[in-house]
Amino acid sequence: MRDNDLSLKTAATAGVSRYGQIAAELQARIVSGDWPPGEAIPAEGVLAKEFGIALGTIRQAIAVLVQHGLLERVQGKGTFVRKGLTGGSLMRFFRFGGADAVTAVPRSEILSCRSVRLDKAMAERFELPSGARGLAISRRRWLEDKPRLLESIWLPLPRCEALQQLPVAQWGDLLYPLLGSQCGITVHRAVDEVTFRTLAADEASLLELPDAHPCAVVTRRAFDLRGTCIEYRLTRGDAYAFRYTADIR
Amino acid sequence: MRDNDLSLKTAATAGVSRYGQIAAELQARIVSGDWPPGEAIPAEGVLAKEFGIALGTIRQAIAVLVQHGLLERVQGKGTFVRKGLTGGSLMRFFRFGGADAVTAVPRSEILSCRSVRLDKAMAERFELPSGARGLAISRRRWLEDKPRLLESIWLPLPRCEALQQLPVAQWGDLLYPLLGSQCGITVHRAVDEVTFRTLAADEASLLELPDAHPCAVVTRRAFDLRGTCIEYRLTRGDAYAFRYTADIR
DNA sequence: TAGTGGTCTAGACCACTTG
DNA sequence: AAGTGGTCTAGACCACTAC
Repeated sequence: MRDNDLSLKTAATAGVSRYGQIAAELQARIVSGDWPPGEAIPAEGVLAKEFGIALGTIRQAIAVLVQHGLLERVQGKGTFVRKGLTGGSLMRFFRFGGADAVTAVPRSEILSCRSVRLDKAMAERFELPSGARGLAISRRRWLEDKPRLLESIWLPLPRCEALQQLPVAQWGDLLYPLLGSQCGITVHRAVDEVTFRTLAADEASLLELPDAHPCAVVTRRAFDLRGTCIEYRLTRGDAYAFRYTADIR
Repeated sequence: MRDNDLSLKTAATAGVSRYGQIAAELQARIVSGDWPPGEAIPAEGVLAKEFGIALGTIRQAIAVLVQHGLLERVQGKGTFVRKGLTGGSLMRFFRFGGADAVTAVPRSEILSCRSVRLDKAMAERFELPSGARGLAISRRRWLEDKPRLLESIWLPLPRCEALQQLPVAQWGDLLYPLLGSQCGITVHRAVDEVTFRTLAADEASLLELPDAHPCAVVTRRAFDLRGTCIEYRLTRGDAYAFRYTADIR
């Protein structure tokens, strides 16, 4: 009942079901920032009353967003908007040194950071008009005093302007928290693609590896809460340190 | 009500909740073969009556097993026990030739198949006593008249005896359907681990690649419905044909 | 038309967390 | 003790699939 105004093409689970519509409405509030990451959303009973539906239905709507990784439920405490990815998750692909190295955050050394004109494919990825500008960042990452990874990062430029103002010395080692604090962007999902090739001469010297050494290449596209691509990243590392586990079904 | 005898340590979601217990009971029936793969299980209403619970509760129990990949629901038709993996899923890691090659099943050439004494680690994997025997299979897989993959496969031996009787000419190209029809084993889950190294001389010649060519190694452990490991497989292929996509959150 | 799963209601009580 | 999510009930009606 109650003709709640649910005008949404948020591309959530919006079937025609009531809980699907409400899930989309909740998602809209999260994306808009009404309910910021880390905060609790109103209790089930409150929401049920607001939407004029039964408890079971609002629970179903919430379950959808939990499934999508947007919400997190904690018994006795409440339902919380999930914080974005920390970015350290890239280390899942590599095993350098000892077991402690798995959780360690590699030190970041910014090699360069400049505004560039994006090529056609990159602009399309970022849903920007052809010829738009972006931020091109080159970064080297260290673990235990050894250079381990080489990263080329592209960011869409109107959105990430704030980064240009901030001295690279204040960037810290992780990009995603920076995107959150400086640009108000929450990285909610990332798609990684792994391939294999050999290192070019300049890459090899930066990683202190022999020329033409085999390397694993991880191509990452990261997305914000709305599902818009907000990062394109190319990471290169020693192929012999690569190790990845996939669970099928 | 109804002290249904739910004696189960099936390690399902068995919390103490009613639906958790029932989920475990349903799982037991699937594992035991009461409800074979591909078949429909009784309707919600029937099960609800049998267990003496409400419809919503049996639905919750079924949802658990759907989540675990054991059941599949189809509106208007029923709830079905999922068939096992087809095995072709290994090709997800490689892209040989054209786009059609993604779905194609590579031809299998059995290089050798013999009974061996399993080493300690392998016996433990299969939950067999130390010194137990197993089947060691060496296989080469072809795509479009080119050798593409090299596989070393170990199977636990009392369980897979039937394979020894069957002439390799009748094996066909896929192992998992064979395990199903010959040994009554359903492969329900697999864990793959990827690393990189270079090819040994004998491997390189079998794959018609230069000696010491870079290769991707996929180590697979496959599990049956009970969660017991029933295959250990080592697959080697050209590293330059490797490509894998991971979706984070 | 009959049977299936999908959605939804309006309650109840329990388990956990916090002040 | 108050507030939260977790479990469970006993119904209702709808949408899809078969025959």
